[in-house]
Formats: sequence, C-alpha cells, structure tokens
Amino acid sequence: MDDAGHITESARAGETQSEACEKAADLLRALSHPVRLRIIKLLSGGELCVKSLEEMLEISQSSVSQHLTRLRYAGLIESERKGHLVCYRLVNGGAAKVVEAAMDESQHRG
Amino acid sequence: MDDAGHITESARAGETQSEACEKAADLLRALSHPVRLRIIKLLSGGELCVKSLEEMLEISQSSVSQHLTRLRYAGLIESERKGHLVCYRLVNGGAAKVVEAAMDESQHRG
DNA sequence: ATATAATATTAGCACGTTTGAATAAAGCCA
DNA sequence: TGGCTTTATTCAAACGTGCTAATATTATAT
Repeated sequence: MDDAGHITESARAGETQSEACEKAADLLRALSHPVRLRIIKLLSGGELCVKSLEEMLEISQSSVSQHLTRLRYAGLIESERKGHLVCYRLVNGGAAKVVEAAMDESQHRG
Repeated sequence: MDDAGHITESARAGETQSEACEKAADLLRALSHPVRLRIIKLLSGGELCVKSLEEMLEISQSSVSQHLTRLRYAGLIESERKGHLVCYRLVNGGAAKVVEAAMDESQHRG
C-alpha cells in the first residue's frame, strides 16, 4: 500500500525504498524458521528461561541457544540473568504482530 | 496471542501448532529477500509484466524470473500470458499485509 | 521458415544457515 | 574448593539460497 500524495515513512527517515526493504527482509529472515516462530509465540505468553524452552521445543540445548542468539541479535527479544537461569522475553509486541500476520495468512492457503 | 479458552484455527484444521509454524515459516522465507519484497510492493499497485519489473528493479532478467518463480510457487502471485508478455499479480492482499507489518516493524527499530 | 523479443530454465559457484558434538563459561550449593 | 546445572560458543558437515552465464522456450512479425 504505497502512498501517492504524501511522503512515506521510509522517505521521511531519509531512506531509499529499497533500503527499507533490506531492513524488512532482515527482520523476515530472522523470523523465517519454524523453531524461531514457536519461540516468539511461547514468549508472547510471558518470559521463559532457556531450559524451559528446550523442554517445550524438544530440540537440543545448543540449537535453542543459537536460535535465541539470532532473535536477540535481530532485536526481537532480550535476556536477563536470574540466578543460574537466563530468561528471555519479547522486546515489544511488534515481532509477534508480524508472526501473527504470517500464521493467519499461511492458514488461509499454502 | 494464543487462545486459552477455545480452539485455535490451526487446531481446528487438524494441525499441530508446530506444523502451523512450518507453514508460516515457509511463507516468511518466501518473502525474506529484499527483491521479493519490492516485487510484492510493486505488484500491490497492479499487475506488471516481467520486462517492466526487470527495468524497475534494475537486476538481471534471470534473477527477476527466479524470484517470481519462487513467489508463485509459494502461492503469493500468479501469472497470465498476454501476447509475448507474462503479467504477474498478487493472488490476494494477504502477502502484502505481512510485508506491510514487517516494513512497519523494521522501521520502528533495527 | 527465420528473426527477434520476452520469459524460463539450467548449471556451477559462492555464500549463508542449521544442526549436533564437544567444549567453555557462569552461577549455585554442599 | 569441587561438583552440578544452566547457558553460550565453536567446529565441521549437510543443506539451502542467490547470482551470473548460457541455453531453451514461447510468441510475434516479416
């Protein structure tokens, strides 16, 4: 839905259309793995430590940790040490909104 | 935003939560390339033939065609031959909605 | 039929991603 | 301290992706 009569948000920020698409593609790439989607959905119910995620997802500790690192690097989640646990939570609802849109859409077809 | 008191859409369809995430991840992967995002945005303004897209995107014909194939395979766009041109259009607004959510989100941070 | 324009497909290479195994680091408790 | 649990990091192998160059296909026009 591109604007015709006024300036787009990316233009306002001094960005090229195609630069904005690069950023959005980075975000989508960070989300485009089934395990990472499940992590986002789990965290949208509240913060969780790595061990809990590992049990819920039933994949190796190493793999969970690497996916969390990727999501954190993308700015979608943040972590806080609590004793010997490290808890993760969503940075804000934005990532979950994109995920929701994708889940919605992928069920109506595909 | 998971449901607590009633059945989710994926459950209704006889799908596992994690199967639904696989599908959504497939959709996101199909979208997670800057050129493909630009294609979706261009097509949301109306159908276009490959040659036009090639000129607007300023990338090779082969590359455009391959990206279009991927989007078509994902069910996001469809094509129609018109003389010696092939025109592409969005299958429905759903893909554009996901793209919009991602562009929105990626501009508020990251 | 031949030439030309538009599109699709293929092959090969470079690069990114995902995984498990192994190892390291950090915090707790006896 | 030493042992235990949790988490992070590194490595190598397998696999996926994106690009270009080359070739094939499809339609049109002469």
